[in-house]
Amino acid sequence: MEKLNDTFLYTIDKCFRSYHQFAQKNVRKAGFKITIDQWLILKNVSENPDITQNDLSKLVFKDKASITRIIQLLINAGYLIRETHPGDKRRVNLTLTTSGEKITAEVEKIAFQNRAAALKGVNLELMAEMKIALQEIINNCS
Amino acid sequence: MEKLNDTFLYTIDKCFRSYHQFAQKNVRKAGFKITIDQWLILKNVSENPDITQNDLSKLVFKDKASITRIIQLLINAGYLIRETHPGDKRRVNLTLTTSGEKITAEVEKIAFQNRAAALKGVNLELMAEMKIALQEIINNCS
DNA sequence: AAATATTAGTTGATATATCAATATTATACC
DNA sequence: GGTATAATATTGATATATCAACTAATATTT
Repeated sequence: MEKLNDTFLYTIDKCFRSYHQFAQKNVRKAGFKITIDQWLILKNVSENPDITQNDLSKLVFKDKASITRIIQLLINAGYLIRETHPGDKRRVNLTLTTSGEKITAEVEKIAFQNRAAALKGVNLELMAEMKIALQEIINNCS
Repeated sequence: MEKLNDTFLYTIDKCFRSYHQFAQKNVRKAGFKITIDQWLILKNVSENPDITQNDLSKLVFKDKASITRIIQLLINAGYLIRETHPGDKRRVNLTLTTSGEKITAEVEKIAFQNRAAALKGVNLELMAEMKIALQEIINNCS
């Protein structure tokens, strides 16, 4: 029987965890008290100002319950404002505060460096092919 | 500025989550009340009977605190036995119970099907190249 | 318009992730 | 042999993941 840690999906798992830890460590080392997951939400809200929590959850591939909780922490930290949508009272309007915008931009720089460091030496063409293959796997799982 | 969900590492994240959810769903649908993470521990213990929790944590790339807690749940469920190692009282000896061995083997079949379904249509050579590239990323992050 | 279905978001329960601090035992050094 | 150091595992605190059940609001149907 094939050993578990020889499998391809095991390597993906490991790669993802490995990068996540690396990225989180660098953000912390730079003095920011924010998690990668929290930053990811801020970043996506700033990229898509009218987004709902539901769509946000699809975008980052997390459960909507997780989104609710991460957003609550971001509000507590003063990075995000939540208001009910005027046109649809079920929805919420999410807006970055000034300090939210500030930290988003600052951590963005670190995120950029993290990605560059993580992908150093990996062939660009291969990366493009890999993206397609990964997308195929995602489709297979949906 | 590059949109976040265009990045390669974002796709890896998504692929991993997507597969994990898919795999967990199939295990549950088959009637097993065990999580993928718990099964992963059982499987690795059965593959490496003398392993320590520390090495286990490196193998599955999780924190040793997580390992302690997952193992506690597996003991509660009657799948695993934990004893102190006779030669080194700091260490623990982990042994699968009969029902632990049974569920490990049964879920293994589903895991095998899951992997096959997830990787359907993905070129084998590309997969080999990808494994090398992913390993490179892992190294970059270490 | 009333009944029904759908959608957006929250909450409870449980599992996992991570860091930091701790207890216990083993090993290295002197 | 005793002391400092290292290794193994646990625990506390907090963040995240997921399902299921729920509330409230909107959309659809009849």
